[in-house]
Amino acid sequence: MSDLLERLRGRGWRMTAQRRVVAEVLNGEHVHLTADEVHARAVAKLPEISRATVYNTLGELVTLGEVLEVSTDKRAKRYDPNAHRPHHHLVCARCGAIRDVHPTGNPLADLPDSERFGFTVSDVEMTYRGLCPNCASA
Amino acid sequence: MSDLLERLRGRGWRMTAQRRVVAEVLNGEHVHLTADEVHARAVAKLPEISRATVYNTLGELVTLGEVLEVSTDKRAKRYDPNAHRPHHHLVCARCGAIRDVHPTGNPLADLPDSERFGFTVSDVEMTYRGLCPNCASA
DNA sequence: GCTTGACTTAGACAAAGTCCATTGTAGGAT
DNA sequence: ATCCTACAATGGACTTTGTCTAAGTCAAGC
Ligand SMILES: [Mn+2]
Ligand SMILES: [Mn+2]
Ligand SMILES: [Zn+2]
Ligand SMILES: [Zn+2]
Repeated sequence: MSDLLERLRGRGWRMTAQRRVVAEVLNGEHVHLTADEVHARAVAKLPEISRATVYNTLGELVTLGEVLEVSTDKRAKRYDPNAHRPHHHLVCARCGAIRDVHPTGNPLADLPDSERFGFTVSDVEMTYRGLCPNCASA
Repeated sequence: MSDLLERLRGRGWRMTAQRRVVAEVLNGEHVHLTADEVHARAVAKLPEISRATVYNTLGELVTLGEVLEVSTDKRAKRYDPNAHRPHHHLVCARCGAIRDVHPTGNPLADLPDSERFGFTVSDVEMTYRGLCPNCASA
């Protein structure tokens, strides 16, 4: 996504082949890859790219707010390039498929003061779970 | 919690010292311990208990539905004995403190059909984030 | 084209969790 | 009370996920 690359250059990033490849891999809708998956796909395009660089680049992208870290399952973190439109996730309990969803309503308003324990609440993250069409029919 | 031990015995569990200790450790309100924390506290009561046994027992308790697995941070899973009253979590972004919360409203109803992608949606998990009173004042 | 500091690399290290062969024991049978 | 045995516990090897570092490389400004 040259959009992203443009923004990164604007932030003073050196444009290396490795960073370009990671940005390319993280492109599309409903993309939620683990670091290892990103690495595997990056290696397909640039065989000598190292695991450390993938982790570094992902970490930098997260710090810059260009990519989100998502932990829908309890295994590896997943990296989500859809950072500019707030959304939640719908996860298949069997196969792990993940879709971006946009529920209506304001869940922050649904947490009464008596349930806030004096916290300053700023954000809520929702994970819907169920079965995808494939897994439901099997 | 002899309640829990009673139920486990009813399910045909052998009552070993190790299982008793793990059940004891997982007792109280707003308890969300990692496996290692459970192990550390178990060792204090029964020095020879092994890590593998703690993991095994926690896994069995989760399978039986007596304990919930929670992943509020992106590190280790946490084990939650409050499995019999549905609830969500409020997490301090700085210190990691976790409270059980009970939002009003029905988040499942807030996911329109057009946002379900053909999934059979059965459950939703909400994680509120913010700062606890301590961390907010610091 | 140099230069230089930012970037990449391989591999060591660490944390969280799983697996397995062996040893131990809870609890029913005698 | 003792025996038996299927179930449970153990320690350690192994895997997965992620971090760190020292040494080498190269993007980009001059
Ligand atoms: Mn997403
Ligand atoms: Mn809880
Ligand atoms: Zn599925
Ligand atoms: Zn705090």
